[in-house]
Amino acid sequence: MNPATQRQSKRTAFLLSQLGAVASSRFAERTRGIGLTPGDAGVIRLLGRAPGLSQRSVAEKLGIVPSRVVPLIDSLEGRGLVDRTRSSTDRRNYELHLTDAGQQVLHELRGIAEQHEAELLAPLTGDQAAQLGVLLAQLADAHGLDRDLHRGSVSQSG
Amino acid sequence: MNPATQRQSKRTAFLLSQLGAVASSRFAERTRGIGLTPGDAGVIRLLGRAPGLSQRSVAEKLGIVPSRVVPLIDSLEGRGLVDRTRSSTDRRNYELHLTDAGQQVLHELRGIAEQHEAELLAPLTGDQAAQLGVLLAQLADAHGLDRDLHRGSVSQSG
DNA sequence: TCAAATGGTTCACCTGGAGAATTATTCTGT
DNA sequence: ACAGAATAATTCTCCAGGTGAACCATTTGA
Repeated sequence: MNPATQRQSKRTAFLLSQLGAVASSRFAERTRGIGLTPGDAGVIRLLGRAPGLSQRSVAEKLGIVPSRVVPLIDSLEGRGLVDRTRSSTDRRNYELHLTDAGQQVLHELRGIAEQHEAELLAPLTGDQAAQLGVLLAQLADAHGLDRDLHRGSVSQSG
Repeated sequence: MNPATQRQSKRTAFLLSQLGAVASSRFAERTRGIGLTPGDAGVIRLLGRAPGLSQRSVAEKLGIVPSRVVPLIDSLEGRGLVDRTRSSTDRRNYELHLTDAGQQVLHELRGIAEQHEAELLAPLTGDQAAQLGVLLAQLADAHGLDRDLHRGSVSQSG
């Protein structure tokens, strides 16, 4: 390994940190454009895929603490995006659903995610982007990430 | 582009966000082991490469606000890692240097960064890691990152 | 020499996040 | 059937990291 290669390899982990932060903050910027924090976006995407979850489950799937979920849902409910109804079979917990407005926002969110992806990967050729996708998926898998949304994804954009 | 490929490509940006966060938090864990916050580590690495900087310059290079630098240096100085001396030519600003103890910590930090890199990239073959390095460097470059330590690097581990 | 600019500091403030304690409800073992 | 354990949601207090405005000391420049 020549010096240049070695130096570069020493920085790959930092590049990953920095690019990850850039990706997160740019995504946050976009969601802010439609009035959502990254946390809001995470909840909406989750409820889109798994309607009827309880707040407890949301906390678990998003890797946050239940007490954090309360104000998050409060705010979403207040804006008419999420519906909180007591479960009829277990009156301790809620069943959370997107309202029609929430579905609409989810739709916008999908568009935003696509633009985000396109902008971020624009500097790469199609082949390179595909390569990168494979490598990152491999890393994510090996490091136990990515089945479901999980730990940290709220503050990381999704 | 078949559906599977498309789906994957839609998630590359999120993978990047998530892996970046994992990388940052694992690095933070390691530095915590030697009593440093990520911010501390960023300052020490910076002063190792550019001794004599003023607090203003540190703020600028690290992409943080000057008022944040004050308690950061306070703490480092309090632990005897950084030396704060008034410039003799301009008594408004300080010249910041690592003490001997600070140099020692910088050395430990380098070891930590190597372990971090190794752990993070362990799931990849040497070729793959090299590929990844190239792709990330290309992205970082295109997105205006990485000349010097800059914006966000403090809170991101480097 | 006086006004503007610059470096550092303090302060009040905001956000995201954690954890303990509390209330309401449901489940379980005897 | 019912006391006690477990569970869902909530409230509260607390912390870390980060921002911007105001302020003081010093230097620069018209």
